[in-house]
Amino acid sequence: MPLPALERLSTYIRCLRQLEEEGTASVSSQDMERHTGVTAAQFRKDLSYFGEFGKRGIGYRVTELRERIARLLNIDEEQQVLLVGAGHLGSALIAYPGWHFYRFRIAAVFDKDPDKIGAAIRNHVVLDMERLEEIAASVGARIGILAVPAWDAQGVADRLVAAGIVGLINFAPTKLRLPPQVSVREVCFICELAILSHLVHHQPEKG
Amino acid sequence: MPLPALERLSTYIRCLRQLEEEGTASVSSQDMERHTGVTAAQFRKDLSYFGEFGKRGIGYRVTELRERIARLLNIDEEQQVLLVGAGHLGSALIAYPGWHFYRFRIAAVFDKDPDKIGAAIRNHVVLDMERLEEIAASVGARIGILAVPAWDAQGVADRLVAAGIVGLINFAPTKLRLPPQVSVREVCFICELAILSHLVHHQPEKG
DNA sequence: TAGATTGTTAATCGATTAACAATC
DNA sequence: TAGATTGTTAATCGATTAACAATC
Repeated sequence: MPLPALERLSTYIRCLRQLEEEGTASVSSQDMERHTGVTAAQFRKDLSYFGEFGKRGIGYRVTELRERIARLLNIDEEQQVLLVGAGHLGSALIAYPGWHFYRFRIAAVFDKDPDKIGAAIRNHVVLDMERLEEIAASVGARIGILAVPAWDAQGVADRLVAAGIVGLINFAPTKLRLPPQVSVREVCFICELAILSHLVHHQPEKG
Repeated sequence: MPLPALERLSTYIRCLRQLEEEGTASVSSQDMERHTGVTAAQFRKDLSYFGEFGKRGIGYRVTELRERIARLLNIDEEQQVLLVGAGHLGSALIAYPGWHFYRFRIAAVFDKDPDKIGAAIRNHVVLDMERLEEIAASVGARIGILAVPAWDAQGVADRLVAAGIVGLINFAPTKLRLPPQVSVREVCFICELAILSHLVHHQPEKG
């Protein structure tokens, strides 16, 4: 299964959720193309890597498809996530409204700054980094989020992996060196801005 | 030029900056492979879409390469950016430490919430959305950042485009419908988490 | 049945990798 | 000159698109 196909599943699920809210019961791949911008053929091909989801001549049941894609992504049951870093980014992540829909739950928030430890951010009390291993073990989290400065990222990542984390979202602008069985997804906002900068600068009209 | 090649330029520039700080004057494509994980052949091929950057038998001058890539990305001169949305995410973006290195500058921050308008976030005073067109025109910004809720995103995007914005970073979980000459880059943190969830769930060991 | 739409196969397209001539 | 390393060409690989048989 191609990684781009997996990456598009999130797009589909977001769209299906919206259709559900609007009360739409059924969609065709053509409809999905209109809603997501992904071509009908691409949509059907993407799904085909995972099984059969529709009925020929009819289309797809919105709710069923949403549920089955959720199961594929393993977001059909609540999943514990560790968040390291309680700075501005960490705080914004805690306030993010989408956790619930995707069935993720912040199991614990860590920081090493004594000024932050013990403070409450929304419904989370910031814990001392020292307790990372202990808490990771007790909640059995497999996914962690790195919202720490670049110079701290590798050290924290190593500790998370040692504590049983096998998937990491890395917001720090640094390349992590981790065992190959650990999956890492980089989120680099400023990189996106730089790419955009090139694209708008080299646009046909207006130079 | 393939889009993936462009996307990797940010990785290279980040690496080159680090090498510069360490005082390294020269790198080979092999060195870059070690530092970034992108293969030497890929690195050379990526650069080849834009010109010649090194010396055969020698390698690349770190500073020169960094500067030339910065010019390719159009981040060699200060660039004004409009930020719409002064919530948690907007605040975290304002606090982001990487703006300066990439020569981006937040020209103005907007929100429509009367409780936020007039408040200071770091060195920015939040402006009324009503003034968006006026300010956009006066600073001549071409890039905007959408840090507003999904239900507001399309409307704000339309206004930004009407005000001369041709590149958008969209943090809202919604597909924007915009004229084709407008470049949009989606940043979807929770999508990354969902992808990661699938990857760790379907890993060889531990299931 | 006729019309619609899927799932899948084959064709196309594009990106990556490998190899090597150019050259420092 | 010999060794190193680029820039580029050709070969491979993988993803997307198009077409269509299956089937609701």
